[in-house]
Amino acid sequence: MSEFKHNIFEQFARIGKALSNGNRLQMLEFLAQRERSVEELANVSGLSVANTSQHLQQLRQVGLVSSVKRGLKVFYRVSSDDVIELMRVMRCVAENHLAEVGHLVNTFLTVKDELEPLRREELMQRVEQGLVTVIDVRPAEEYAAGHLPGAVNIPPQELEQRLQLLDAGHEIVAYCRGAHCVYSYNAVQQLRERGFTASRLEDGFPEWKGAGYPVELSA
Amino acid sequence: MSEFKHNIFEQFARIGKALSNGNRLQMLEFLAQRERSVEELANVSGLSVANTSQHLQQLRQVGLVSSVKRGLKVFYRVSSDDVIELMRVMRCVAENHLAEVGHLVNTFLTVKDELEPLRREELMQRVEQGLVTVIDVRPAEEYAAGHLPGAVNIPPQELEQRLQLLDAGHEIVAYCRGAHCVYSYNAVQQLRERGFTASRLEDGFPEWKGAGYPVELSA
DNA sequence: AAACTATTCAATTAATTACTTGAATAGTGA
DNA sequence: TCACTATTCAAGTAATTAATTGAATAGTTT
Repeated sequence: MSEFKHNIFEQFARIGKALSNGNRLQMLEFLAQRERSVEELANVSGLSVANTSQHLQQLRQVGLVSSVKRGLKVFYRVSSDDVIELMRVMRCVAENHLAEVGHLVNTFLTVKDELEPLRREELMQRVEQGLVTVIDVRPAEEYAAGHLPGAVNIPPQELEQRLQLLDAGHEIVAYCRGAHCVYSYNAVQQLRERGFTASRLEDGFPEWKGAGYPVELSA
Repeated sequence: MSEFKHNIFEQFARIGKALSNGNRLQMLEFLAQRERSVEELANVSGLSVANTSQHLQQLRQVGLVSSVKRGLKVFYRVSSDDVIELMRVMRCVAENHLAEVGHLVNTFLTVKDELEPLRREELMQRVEQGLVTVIDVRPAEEYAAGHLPGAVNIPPQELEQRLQLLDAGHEIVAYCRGAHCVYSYNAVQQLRERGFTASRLEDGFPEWKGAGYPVELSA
C-alpha cells in the first residue's frame, strides 16, 4: 500500500519532471498549435537540434507528445487535448500564485486589463450574431492547419497594409497562439490606435480547440 | 519578446519543478485534505523532518502551499483550490498517457471498472432524494475537518463492527481522500461481500470540495 | 551505390537537486 | 532562567539533469 503510493506518486512526478524545464514548456506550447519538425522546434527554442531531440524524447517518454516520421523529417505533436488542458491549468496556477508571472505579463504585454480579453462563449455568440470580425494573427501556415470558424488570417506583418480592408463599424476580435503570445496584444493595440473597436480572445487557438469549440480548416 | 518568452516559460517551469518529485506530490495530496504540521508530513512521506521542511519550502516558494505558525508547530496547507485542480488534471494526464499508472491503479486497486465510481452530480441528486447513505471512510480527524453533507464517518478499521448498523436497503456510497486512496475501494469490496449495494464516489473529498460542492463541518 | 539530410545516440562536462548531518532559532512549560 | 520541542538553516555528498560534441542511423536524391 505504502509501496503502491510511493510508486504512483513517482509516476505522477514523471509528468511534473517533464514540465519542469522552460525549454520543454515552450516546445509544448509551440506544439499545441500543430505538429512540428525537430528543426522547427530547435529554431523556436534556440537549442541545438540534438538537445531539442533529447528534450522531445523526454516529453514522449511520459506520453505528452507523440512523433511520426514522414520522409526525412520527424514530426512531433501533443498527444491529446488533456495535455493542453494541463498546460492551461498550470499557467493559471502560475498566474495566481507566482508574483513573478503576473508581473511579467503585466509589464511586458502593457497593461493586461486594459485589453479586456473576450471569453470564448461570448465570442461564439457575437460571431453567430454577425457582430464581430475575427482575425487570426498567426502566420499563414498555422492558420491553414486550423482556425476559428470564419476567422480571417492577418499575420502581424500584414496588419498595417490590410487595415483599410477591415470594416470600421464591426468590432474586431484578435487571437493568436495562446494566452502568452504577444501577437494578439500587439494587433489590438495597433487597431485601437487607428480607431477600431478591438479586443483579444482569452487564451488562443489551442485552448479554443482544446475546449471542444468548432475549428475550420483551409482548403 | 524572446527574452519575455524565455522568462515566462522559466516561471511556469518552476511550478513543474515543484511537481517533479514524488515525495512533494504525496505531501500535496495529503495537504489537499486539510492543513498538517511538518511532523505529520514527515511521517506520511517517510522522510526526515529537515528534508520534509525543505520540500515544503520549495512548494511554498512557488505558492502552492502556505504556512502558519501556531505555538510550537508550523502548519502547512494547500494555498488554494486551483492547486487541487492542477493535481487532478495531472493525475488525469498520467492515467491517460502513462501506461505504468493505469497498470498500477488496475492491479493494486483490483479491477477498477468493476467498482463503477459515482459521479459527483449524480451523488448529489441521490442524496437529495434520500436514496443513498454516504460513508466517509477516512480517519475521524479528517472527517472532523470537513466532509460531504450528511456523510457518516466510518474509519476503515471500524467498518466491520458497524456493518449491522447500516440500512441494507439503502445504496451505500463510500469516499475517502482521493482518486488513488485505497480506503473507499476496500470499503466497497467489504460491503459488497456482505450483500450491500455499494459504490465509490469518483475522486475523493478534496476534489469534491475543490469543485465547489457543499461541505459540512463537525460541531 | 554515393552523397546528402534530418534525426538520434553516446560520451562528457557543468549545473542542479535530494538527502544527511549537526547547529541555530523560536516558542513553551517548569 | 533553563530545559524542551518543532522547525529551519547551513554545509557537504551523492545522484540526476542539461547541454555539448561527434559519431551513427534512416531515408532521400543523384
